Amino acid sequence: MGRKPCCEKVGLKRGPWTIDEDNKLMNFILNNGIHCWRLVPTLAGLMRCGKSCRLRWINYLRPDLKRGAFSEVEEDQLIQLHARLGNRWSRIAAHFPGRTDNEIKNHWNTRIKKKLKLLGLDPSTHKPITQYPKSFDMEAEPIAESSCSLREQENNFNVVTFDKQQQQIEETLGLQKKQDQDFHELHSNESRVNLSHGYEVLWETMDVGSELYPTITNPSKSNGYSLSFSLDVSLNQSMDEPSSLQENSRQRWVDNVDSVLPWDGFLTIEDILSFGKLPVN
DNA sequence: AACACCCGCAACCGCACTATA
DNA sequence: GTATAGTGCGGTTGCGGGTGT
Repeated sequence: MGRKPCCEKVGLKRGPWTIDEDNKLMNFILNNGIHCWRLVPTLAGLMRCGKSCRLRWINYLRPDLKRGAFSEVEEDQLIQLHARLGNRWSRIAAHFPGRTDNEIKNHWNTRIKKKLKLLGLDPSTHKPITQYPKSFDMEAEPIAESSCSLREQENNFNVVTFDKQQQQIEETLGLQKKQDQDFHELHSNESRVNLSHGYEVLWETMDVGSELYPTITNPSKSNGYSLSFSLDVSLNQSMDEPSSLQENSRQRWVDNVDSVLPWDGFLTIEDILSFGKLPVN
């Protein structure tokens, strides 16, 4: 007997989520918490399957999500973790508060893989590639024909590709700046921030302080906006603070949310926050 | 301007794993 | 021990924007 599908797919909506659907899902979860994903679409009035709702919440709507480009430190950490753990994205994501496994997987497949190849490393084994990658400019320097040792050849190869990589990084940074500018233009568009209104109202009812605030971040292609909370910012930026202070900020936020939202019988906000593996000392 | 191609990312799919009856 | 439900996970797909011709 085979496994049954997670839901009846007949009549269910697929594809990109609309702002209205996001609102419904977010309002439902904020008011009721997460108990059973299969029931969520029915109770929230969505024509989606539970799996789809779960994915949307985890990868996009979750309050503690961190958006934006990966920093160099994060990329280095990602490469090291991948060398240790392989394609176990959820395990890797556990080391990046606010990042989802999907986001990390996509970043790996679209950026890091290329970066490693440019450095002459095999993305799956993390070991030096002994042959030139196809993308390598064979007319640049005839290193392979030289009489130097393999190690020297690898070093020479890396110097050449490092320059290329530096160039790429500079180009990327320029592009990033442009994207940020575009985003700030988008931010001024009222229609894009409807979804944030609910959170803002929620925030206004709480004395959360300046270290925690909702932000609109890089727009997604599917529906043109993205909502994110900078909860992680307060925790990450206050690394110099004593851990008790960090925990104090976090606990205040948790207490405030718990006092406003009815979590009875469902996951508490503590549980939801733990999706992001926030540091608790 | 129009078209083709490339790339990044959100979303989907199907299998695996765990809990429970 | 077995069947089933619920959820997690990793691979893959396809849309849409950007870029090149």
